[in-house]
Amino acid sequence: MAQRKQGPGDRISEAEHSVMEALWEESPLAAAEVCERVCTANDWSIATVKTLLSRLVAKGAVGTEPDGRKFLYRPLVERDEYIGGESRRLVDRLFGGRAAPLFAHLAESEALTEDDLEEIEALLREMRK
Amino acid sequence: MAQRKQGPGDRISEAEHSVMEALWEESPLAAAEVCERVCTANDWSIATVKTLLSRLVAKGAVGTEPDGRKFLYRPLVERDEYIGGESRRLVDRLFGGRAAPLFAHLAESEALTEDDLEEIEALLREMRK
DNA sequence: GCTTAATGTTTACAAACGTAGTCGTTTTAT
DNA sequence: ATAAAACGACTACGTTTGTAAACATTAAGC
Repeated sequence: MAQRKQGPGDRISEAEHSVMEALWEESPLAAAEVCERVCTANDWSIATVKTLLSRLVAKGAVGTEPDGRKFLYRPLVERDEYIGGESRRLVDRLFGGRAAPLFAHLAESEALTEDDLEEIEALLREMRK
Repeated sequence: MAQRKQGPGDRISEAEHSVMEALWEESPLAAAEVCERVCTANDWSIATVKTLLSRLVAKGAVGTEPDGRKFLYRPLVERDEYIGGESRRLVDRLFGGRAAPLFAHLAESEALTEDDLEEIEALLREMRK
């Protein structure tokens, strides 16, 4: 019965991602605690959170540790790893793997604030050092 | 009855996106011509392409014009519009709408080539002008 | 002790997706 | 003229996702 290790093939869905964010913010958490942080925002019931947590565990993205008769859930993949993968996927899919066109597009579509620009300039200077 | 106009709710799926890329590259195209450009790369049959085209038409992302007994397909949404939306979605979902953290992340994860850096610097200078 | 509240597990079910086959019709080649 | 090829429409079917209810077990309050 091949215990499912999470490969890159096991994508985290959008709803699941909301749960992950809660766990990245603070963990470990019980299902009810996760619900406290995401249910109202997403208009979900506790049942939904339980399903999402189960699926995340099945995908190997979340681990559990028993705590009395309940479980505490904690992320097994790091947020950085996740957003890195997602970002790369997008850049690959839409911009042929080149980040510059993405940047150009964000710039052009006003998606960059003055703060963003300054921050990016600072990053560039930093990298040039 | 209710002819489905494409709202932002009608997302283009990943497989559908491949078809869109072909049409953005050149259009209008017949189904067979689309297949010529995407079938081998994705290991699809012509039937798959036909389904994807139908769904895209249903979503209002692609329009048709009759050409003899067949149809010619042409994109109704522009590539810029699409990639802009997708980019914004990602930035919103993963970086709270701020582009700088995305940039930082790409930089940190080696996803930026020297060419990218130079191009981005050039863009910044351009914007500063 | 017995009822109730909390929890994980199982089951449900519609919509979206990936992938493709079948059917009916029309065009084209022989 | 007839058979084969091409084409869109319809149907199919397993998987993933979103969303949740039902169920079984157990802890806790009365």
